[in-house]
Amino acid sequence: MRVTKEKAAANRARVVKEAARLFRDHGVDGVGVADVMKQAGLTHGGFYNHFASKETLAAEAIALAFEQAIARLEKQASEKDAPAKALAAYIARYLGLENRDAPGPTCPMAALGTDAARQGPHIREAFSAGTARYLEKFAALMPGPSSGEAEEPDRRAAAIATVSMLIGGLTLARAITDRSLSDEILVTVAKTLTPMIGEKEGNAERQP
Amino acid sequence: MRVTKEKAAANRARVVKEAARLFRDHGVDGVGVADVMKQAGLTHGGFYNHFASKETLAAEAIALAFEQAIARLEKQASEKDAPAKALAAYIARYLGLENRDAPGPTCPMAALGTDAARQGPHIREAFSAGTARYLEKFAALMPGPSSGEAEEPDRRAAAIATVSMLIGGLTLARAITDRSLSDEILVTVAKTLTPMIGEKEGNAERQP
DNA sequence: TGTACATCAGTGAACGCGCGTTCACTGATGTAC
DNA sequence: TGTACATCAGTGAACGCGCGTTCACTGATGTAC
Repeated sequence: MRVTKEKAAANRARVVKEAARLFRDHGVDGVGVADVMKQAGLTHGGFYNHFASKETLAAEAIALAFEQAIARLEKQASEKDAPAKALAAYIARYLGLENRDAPGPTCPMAALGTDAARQGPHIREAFSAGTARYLEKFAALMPGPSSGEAEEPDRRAAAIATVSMLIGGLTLARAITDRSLSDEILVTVAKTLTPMIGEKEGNAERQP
Repeated sequence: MRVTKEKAAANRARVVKEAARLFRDHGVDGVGVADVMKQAGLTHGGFYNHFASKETLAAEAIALAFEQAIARLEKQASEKDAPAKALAAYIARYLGLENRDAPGPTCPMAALGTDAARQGPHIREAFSAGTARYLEKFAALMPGPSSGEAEEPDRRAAAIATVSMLIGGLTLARAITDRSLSDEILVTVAKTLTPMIGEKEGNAERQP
């Protein structure tokens, strides 16, 4: 059953895409090669025509997941006029119930964070590179001090802090069975983050 | 080879303790029943004399890990005079290199966060209950507004935000292979958190 | 352009290994008298 | 207190299953003429 070159390439791409979703949903170790192939409408035997190993697939899938996440950031930035609004919309979605309850299409850092640290080198490299790119993009959207052009390092620090809180909050909210505590975490993190990404003047408007 | 009741109980406790460490180091799925038993100086065959399944052991181990984490919080609180100093010391250690490089004895939320969401009900319950207790303890150490006695909900919100950022930052720092980025994340999160846990007045001293 | 043959994407069975769990057995402990 | 026996923590082999990987095979595609 040989298949058109284009068809084969499309099949391969579909495998990576399904893997990116499945791995985020169930973890890399929670999904078998056969599962991925089946989800892509193929049988598992042909897997090694396309990939050297499960790990190299996972590395590609993770890279794709980061691309998707970065694309989502960019999309928000292009839709809203002010960067602060773009980030606020992004964060609201990031910490939304839909996102919490279906990790598949969401942030790879929150979905695979603690696994990634224990996987093989290819996976870790993909995760690292993706995280670095994501943080850069996030920092670029971060509003600097009112002056407009603004200090680079401040934006970067704020991006790292914000992203860390997002990841930690979403991870906790997903792990917890107590629904009301889970909701509380999402809401609280969102509320804490809003002033942090506002067009910040020299002050932080804490008082009434 | 029957063994003294006390000896048997001690063996069991040792198994849970080693499991708590190993699971945090390598993930629940990354450690076998035989590994745990071996680490406790036993052979795997006797495992089911003590536990109904691997999952029930994992649930106990996670509960123990949370107890340890909460005990660490309390220890810091009792050593330092001011709660702000206690938290600062705790956070510095939490985000320290030693903590990053050896997850075994550290925070179960950062070590098992994304796994926990995919495990069985016993594990998830243990994780949930532990998180709830940890957050409460953390909130109790959180300095309220200057007035002294202070609003409960504010402390709790601050605790949730702080813990989220700690978990997210440590998770990222561990997953990343680029050492300098990893270090940067730890330092940046620590630096961002310091003012948040300071004895906060109505303002946030952002300006020089 | 048409034909003959080599290529190779995809199939499904099979292999080998690891791991959770079970089981028959051992022999020291705990208990009944 | 001493003795006989039942209990049961611990041992190591074995089972069964899942999963990553391999392999012989198929038949449509791509290519050489």
